[in-house]
Amino acid sequence: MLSNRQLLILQVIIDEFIQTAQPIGSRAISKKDEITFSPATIRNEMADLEEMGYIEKTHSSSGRVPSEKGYRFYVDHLLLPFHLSKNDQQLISSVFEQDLVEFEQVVQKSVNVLSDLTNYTSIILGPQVYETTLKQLQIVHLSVTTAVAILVTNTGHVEHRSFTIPTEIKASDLEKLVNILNERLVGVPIVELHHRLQHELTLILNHYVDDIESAFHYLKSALFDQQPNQVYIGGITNMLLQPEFNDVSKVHALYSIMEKEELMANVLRSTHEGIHISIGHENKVNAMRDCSLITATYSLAGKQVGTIALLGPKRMEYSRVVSLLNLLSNQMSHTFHDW
Amino acid sequence: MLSNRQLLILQVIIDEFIQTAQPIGSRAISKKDEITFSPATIRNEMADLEEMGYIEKTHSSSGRVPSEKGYRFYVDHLLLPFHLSKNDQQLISSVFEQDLVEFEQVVQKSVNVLSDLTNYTSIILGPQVYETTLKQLQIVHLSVTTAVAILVTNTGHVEHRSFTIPTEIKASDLEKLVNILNERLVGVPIVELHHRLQHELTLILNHYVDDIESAFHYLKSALFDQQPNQVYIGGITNMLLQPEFNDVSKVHALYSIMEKEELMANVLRSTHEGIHISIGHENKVNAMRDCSLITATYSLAGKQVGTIALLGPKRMEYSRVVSLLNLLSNQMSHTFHDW
DNA sequence: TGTTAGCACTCTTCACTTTCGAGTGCTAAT
DNA sequence: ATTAGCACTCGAAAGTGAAGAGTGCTAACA
Repeated sequence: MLSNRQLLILQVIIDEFIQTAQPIGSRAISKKDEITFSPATIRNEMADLEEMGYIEKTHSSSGRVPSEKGYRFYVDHLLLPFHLSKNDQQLISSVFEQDLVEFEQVVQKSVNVLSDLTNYTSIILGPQVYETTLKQLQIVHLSVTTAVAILVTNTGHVEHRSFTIPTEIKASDLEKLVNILNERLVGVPIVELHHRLQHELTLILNHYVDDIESAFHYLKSALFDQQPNQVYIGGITNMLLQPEFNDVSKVHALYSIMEKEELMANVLRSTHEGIHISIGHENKVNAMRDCSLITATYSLAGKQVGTIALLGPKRMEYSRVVSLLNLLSNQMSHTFHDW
Repeated sequence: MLSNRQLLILQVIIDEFIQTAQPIGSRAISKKDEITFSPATIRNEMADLEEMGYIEKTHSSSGRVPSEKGYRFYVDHLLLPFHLSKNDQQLISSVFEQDLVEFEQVVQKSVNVLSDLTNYTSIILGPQVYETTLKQLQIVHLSVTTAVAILVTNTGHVEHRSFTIPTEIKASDLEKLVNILNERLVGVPIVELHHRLQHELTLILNHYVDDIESAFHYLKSALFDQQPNQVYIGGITNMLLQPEFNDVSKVHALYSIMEKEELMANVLRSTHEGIHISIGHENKVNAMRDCSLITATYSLAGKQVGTIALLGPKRMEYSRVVSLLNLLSNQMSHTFHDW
C-alpha cells in the first residue's frame, strides 16, 4: 500500500515526466510547490517506489522515470478530471457544426482535430455495420461492356465498384436482377447481405433463366467481395515530434503497421465499451510496445459501433486525452443518435 | 566538353554512388572492370570533373559524390535503357489483369506495386476530368430529412455527398429537379458542371417554381463544392529506409507536405507530357530539395490527364525507374484508352 | 606528352580518457 | 521521522591519438 506522501511523489514524477520526457531527480521534486520535504526524504520514498516497481532508473545514478506499472497505477488511481480549455471544446464542437452531415466527413474532420489538438496520432474506426441496412442497389451502365454497381446504405454510406459485363450476360438480365435484388434485400443489414445473397436468393433465382444466375454471381463478386474496414488516421507525422521517436527504426516499425488497415481495425475493434487505455506492453502489437493507446467507443443509433483512438508515447497527457475523447465520442454518439 | 574517359568515370561514380550512398575514391573506381587506368589518372580526371561542377567532395580528403549538376548530366546524357526483369514486368502487368476494371482500384494497386518495386514513395495523381462527363445524377432518400446525392461519371467514378434536406424543400421538388438536371446535364464534362449549373440552368429553372431554385442551390453546394484532387500515395515509409533520411527532421518536413493533397496535386500537375525528372533544388517545394521526383503522364481516352510519380533520394535508380514508369504509364494509357 | 608510382598531407572515424555535474544511497546529526 | 552532508556512480561532452581512406602534387617513365 502506498502512503499519501508516496502517492504525491509518484504523481509529481509522472506529471513532470509527461511534460519534460526527462528523468526526475529528488532535488527537482523538492522544488515543487506541493512538496514540503527535503530531497533526502524524497530519495527514501523514491527508493521504496522503485522497489515496488512504480518507477525506474535509467542508470544507477539517474533520476527516476515512471515504469509501465507506474503509468498503470497513475491512470487507475491518480487521474484527475481535466478541465478542457474553451478552445479545446470549441474545436471539438466545430466538427459537428456544418450543414452536410455525412459520416465520413465528420470522421475525417474529427481525426484531424484530434491530432492537431493533441500532437498524437489519432485513429478512428468507422462504424461496424451491424445496424446498417441496404437502402438501394443500383447499376449505372457506362458503355455496352462496362457498368458501375452502387450500393447505398441507410446511413448514407455509398459503396461502388465498376466492372466489365461479360458478353454472355444481357443488359436486360442485369437490370432484372437488380430489380429483384432491390425488392428482396432493401432493409437487410449489410453484414447479412453476403450470406443472404449466397443462400436464400440462389433458390429464388433458379426460377428464372440461367443467365440471371451468372449475372448474379458476377454482381456478387463485384460488390460484396471485401467489406472494407474503414480506418481513418490523422497526424501520423506527429509521432516524429515526440523525442522517444527520434530513432528512425522505431518510427518505421510503427508506420508499417499503420499502413495495414486490417491489423489496425483488429486492434481497435477488440475493445470494450467506454474508454480503455493500453500502456506499452499491454498492447498486443509488438511495434506499439513503446506507445500508449487510448480508445473510446462511440455509438450510432444506440449500438456500440466504432472506436476513436489516440496513439502516442507512454508518456501521454492521459488526463487531457481522456477528457477530449470523452467529449468527442459523446458528441459523436449524440449526433448520430437519430440514424 | 567532357572526354570519353571523363564520361566513363562520371558514369561509374554515379552508378556506384546510387548503389552504395558512399563517396567513391579513385582506388575504388580503378577496380572496376571497365576501368583500365590507374588511380592517379583517375584522380586527375576527377579533379577536372569537380572543377566543372559534376562531382563534389564531402570534405577535403574524401571520395567524390555526384553533384546535382552531375545527376542532371547523367539523366540527360548517360542514361542507358534499362532492361526490366521478368519479375518487374509481371508485377506491373498484374495490376491490369483483374476483371473489375475500376479506375481507383487500378491506381491504388499501381501505387502499391510501384513503391514495392522501387522502395521509393510513389504518388499518382488521378485524372484531370477534362474529358470525363456526367453519366448520371441521383438522389437516394435515407429518411424524411436526409438524402444522399450520387454522381456517376462515364469513367465509372462515383462521387457522393449526403445532406439534410431543409424543411422548406419538398421531396417531390427535389426529385423533379434531379430529373431536369439529368435531362440537361448528362454528357456534360465534369469540369463544366459547376459553370453550367451556375449560369445556364438558373435561367431554365426560373420557369419552374421558386422552391426548385432553393433545392437547386442546396444540391449544388452538396455535390459540387469542392472537386477533390485525387492524390494516391504509397510506400511513404520507404523514405525511412534510405540512409539520407536517417534524420527525423528531414522526414518530418517531407511527410508534412505529403499530407497536403492540394500542394502535391500542384507539384504533379505542373509537368509536361512524357517523363520528367526534377533533381534536388530543381524542385520548387523546399522540403523536396534533397529528393528527386520523376513524373510520367498517362492518358485517358487520348488526352493527357494524370501523373504517376516516384519520389526518392537524389541518388535514385533513374534508369530502372524511368523504365518502370514508362511501362506503367503506357499500360495505363492503353487500358483506359477506350473510355 | 600522357600516364603512373610515390609520398606528404588532410580529414573522418573510432576507441579511449578525462572532466563535469546531476543524482543517488548511506550515515550521522537534529 | 526528517534532514544535512558526503562519498560514490554514471552519462554526456570534450579532448586525444592512431588508423585508414583519399587526395594533390611531383617526378619518373613509356
